[in-house]
Amino acid sequence: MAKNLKSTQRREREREEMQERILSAAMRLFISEGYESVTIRRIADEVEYTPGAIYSYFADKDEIVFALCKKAAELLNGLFKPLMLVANPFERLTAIGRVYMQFALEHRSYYDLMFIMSAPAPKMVEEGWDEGFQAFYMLRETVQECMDAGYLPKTDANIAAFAMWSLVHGSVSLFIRQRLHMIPEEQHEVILHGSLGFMMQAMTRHLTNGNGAMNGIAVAAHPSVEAIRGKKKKKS
Amino acid sequence: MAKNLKSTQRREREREEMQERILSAAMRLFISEGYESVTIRRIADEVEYTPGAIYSYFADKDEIVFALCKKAAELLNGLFKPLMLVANPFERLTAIGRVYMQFALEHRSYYDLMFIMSAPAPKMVEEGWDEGFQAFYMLRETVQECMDAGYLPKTDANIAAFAMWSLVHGSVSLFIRQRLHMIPEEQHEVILHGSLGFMMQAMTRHLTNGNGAMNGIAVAAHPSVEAIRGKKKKKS
DNA sequence: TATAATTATTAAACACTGTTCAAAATATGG
DNA sequence: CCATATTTTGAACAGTGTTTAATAATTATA
Repeated sequence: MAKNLKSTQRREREREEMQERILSAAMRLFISEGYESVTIRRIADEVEYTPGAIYSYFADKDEIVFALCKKAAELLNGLFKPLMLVANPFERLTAIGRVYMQFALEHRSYYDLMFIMSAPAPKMVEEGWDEGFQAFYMLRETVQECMDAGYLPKTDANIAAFAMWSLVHGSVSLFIRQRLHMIPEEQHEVILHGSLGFMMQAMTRHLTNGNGAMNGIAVAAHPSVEAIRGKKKKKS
Repeated sequence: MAKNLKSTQRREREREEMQERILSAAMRLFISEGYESVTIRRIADEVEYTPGAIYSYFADKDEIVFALCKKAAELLNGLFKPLMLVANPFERLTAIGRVYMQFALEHRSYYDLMFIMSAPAPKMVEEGWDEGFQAFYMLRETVQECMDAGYLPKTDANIAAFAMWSLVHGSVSLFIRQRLHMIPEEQHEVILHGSLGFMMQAMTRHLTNGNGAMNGIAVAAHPSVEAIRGKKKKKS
């Protein structure tokens, strides 16, 4: 009954490798042919298995979709992490907004998966999913710092952060789901960035001098990310 | 060849009646059992026809879904129309925000259909869909009036209106698609309304006196809709 | 190494989808 | 009544996710 330890370890490792192969295949299909091509049978073809075999590695399709979701979240978090090194909280805030929107527009399918599609939602609720909201925590932290430093009026940072997230999410998801017919197509990108700029300006108008400049930082513009926190903190 | 005119008219009328019956059945299923229950076969059962017969009234399922979408839009537009009678543009603006959010939360499936689901999008693009965006036009018009009257700082009304729409759409769609796990459930409604209030306050801070009051109107609060435009315009 | 016990994989089915199409039923016009 | 349109059916097609008994492969034991 005690079984060979080495072989069980190896078998477990092989199981995980197989899970990885399945996920890679799913991801490959997702990237190259879109979500509707991510079917159990297509995945099975890709890994040269039978459809039924997939189910000894994943309970159901939603589990696979959720796993793809996690991979997408890793990508986004990877883009956000370096932003946290920006010393000035307001600069960081504008960078966060810019990077988030850029991510959504460059990886529309990922964004759809993470924040719009209904398929992975149940799994997100069942098992928690903190990784998926690291970005929000970074945003909230930055908003709080902006308030502390006087860049933003002092209110509930949670609500302010959520409002900002909502605005960017709202605009990009209306775009992704093709609900912008009342606006000429060539203006789409302009208006997406414009709406974020509008909010940044609205939030900071109490501090600006009318030229859209404050404390030497161009409000709602694209500041160069130069001031770095951490090791170089004392240098600057 | 000249055919009986009366009977062709009647036949056409009967066709439309049948289309209505199909849509009603689809709507009934949609309301009571959700979108996933709106299948051709279930609809056919409901109207006591064969699945194939549906296709002599609608080209494909998306055409039915889009038709449901239009019905939902009529409901929303019906809620918005009376708001346009509110004389004060800023009162009207806050009312629009409140009513829009209330609609989204009370009729989540309708909202999903109109602004989140991908199914009806292709048809929306093919044939135009002005009715679906009347609400936006009303919003934009109101924002413009607010700017003209000095309630809002003068900028591009199109962008400002889109920013406001994005914020509300973003928050309610994150809620509808269950992407708010990082916020305790009992705070959801509070934070949804809070984010809208935050933006209204941000947009009007340049005019307020710190008490959140301006020109006798409580900013970002829920003003009573009393001042009515139109016939009663000269009365007030 | 041969045999027993696990585990992995397959093949086939099930219950669904949306959709098409020839044939049958029905209604209309002469 | 008969020929012509039109409507409706029934059956099929090509998919979907998922389950399950049987088979193949692997591992553990004697």
